[in-house]
Amino acid sequence: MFMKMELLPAKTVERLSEYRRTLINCLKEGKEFIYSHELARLHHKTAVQVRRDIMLMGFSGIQRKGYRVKEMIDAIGKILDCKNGQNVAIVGIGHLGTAILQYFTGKRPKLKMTALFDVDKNKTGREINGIPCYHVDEIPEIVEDKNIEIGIITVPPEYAKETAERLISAGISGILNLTTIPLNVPEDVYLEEYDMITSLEKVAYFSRVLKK
Amino acid sequence: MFMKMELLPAKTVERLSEYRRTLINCLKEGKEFIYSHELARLHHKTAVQVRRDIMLMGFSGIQRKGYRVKEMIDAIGKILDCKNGQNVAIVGIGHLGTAILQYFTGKRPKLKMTALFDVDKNKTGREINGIPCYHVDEIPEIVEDKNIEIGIITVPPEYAKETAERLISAGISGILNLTTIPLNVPEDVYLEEYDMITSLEKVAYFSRVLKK
DNA sequence: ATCTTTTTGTTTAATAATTAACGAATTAAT
DNA sequence: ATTAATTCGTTAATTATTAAACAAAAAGAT
Repeated sequence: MFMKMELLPAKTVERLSEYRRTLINCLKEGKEFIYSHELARLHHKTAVQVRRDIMLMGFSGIQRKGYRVKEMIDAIGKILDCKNGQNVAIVGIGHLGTAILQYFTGKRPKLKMTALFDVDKNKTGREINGIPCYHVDEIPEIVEDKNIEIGIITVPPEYAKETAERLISAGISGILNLTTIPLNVPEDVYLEEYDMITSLEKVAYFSRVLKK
Repeated sequence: MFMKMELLPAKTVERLSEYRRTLINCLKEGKEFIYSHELARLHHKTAVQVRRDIMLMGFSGIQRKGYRVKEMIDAIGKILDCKNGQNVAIVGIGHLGTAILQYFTGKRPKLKMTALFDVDKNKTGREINGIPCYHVDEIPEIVEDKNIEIGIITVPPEYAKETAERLISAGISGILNLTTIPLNVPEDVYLEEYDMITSLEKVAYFSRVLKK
């Protein structure tokens, strides 16, 4: 048996994730089929792009009827989700870390929030939102023992670098860096960075410059 | 006198914002000059791209010496910052809103955090981190009176749509939407959306698929 | 002084991403 | 039945973004 498993473009992966969330909402509302142009409209995209993304992941719709919502959710799951799940940890349980934690609970069963890390004695040694919180010094053991693959860094900027180093030497394979400090990681670690200040400055720039 | 003021590519604007943050750190460390390849390295970019971005904003370095850090910070400021500043509001002072608020204080003088909005009576009617917090029902008056141009939406997803509508009808010109719900805005409002779950799913996908 | 090295600034080429174009299929209407 | 209208799937064209290439300038070495 032959399994096609090419690498999808990063942009397509992002959009599939976004589509899925919308599709889950559609399903809740009892919608059985959805057209490419409907999905496009909901995401400020073109219908062609939606169809192309769907094509790239190897899924098919029905001419004149659109895509079966339930099946498409499963198809996206086949792409984005790891069969046996992937374990996730958050380092830095301040407001941002807590926001993600809350955001997260119960949403993505294949991404298992497995451990939290902080330095604050009031947070460590207990569960927060049902997830055990450890001291950052325990990163090596816990990451290895619990087979944590993905780390989210939400520590204060001055600790970003050493946090990344700890996660990396503990054997993490992906990092989402939400601090303002760009990180360096070895080739075999996938790094995604996002900075809200940059987004905000972009909004400031374009909202100012684009208006006539 | 002739002022060149073309629209920069979105990607360049993002990078300029990122460069500036790094440059500010360099300045603090007493660094007077920086080479394009140094800046590139710090941001996982190529030196060519850095030079190109700098060129696009009309700034120049010194051959063999690099770019004068202080001047470049100012040059980026001329592009990204509005001379008289732009007023910003956050709607939804939960963990995410609070994280942004903290993140923000004292960092960008040209983006003035002017008002916060929430529905919780414990938060409204007082200052949080030195910024007055109002009930969301007051959005129309406050946005207009205080000339707020940019709104950050960090409310629970089910309120995202109506929050956006309120901000828009109050005359906002840019929105940063950090909820999971994609929004629709009229043409004259600039919209930027970011979803952490999508970032995380991207990390999950690529960290899994790229490893050999 | 001349040569070598380094680094900027800019043009040209390559790559990636998006959009357009259009055939094939399906449904509904006449 | 035939026709008209949609909508998918895919290839081709376009546009945007990134990288390569290289001349010019400056500094340092010989």
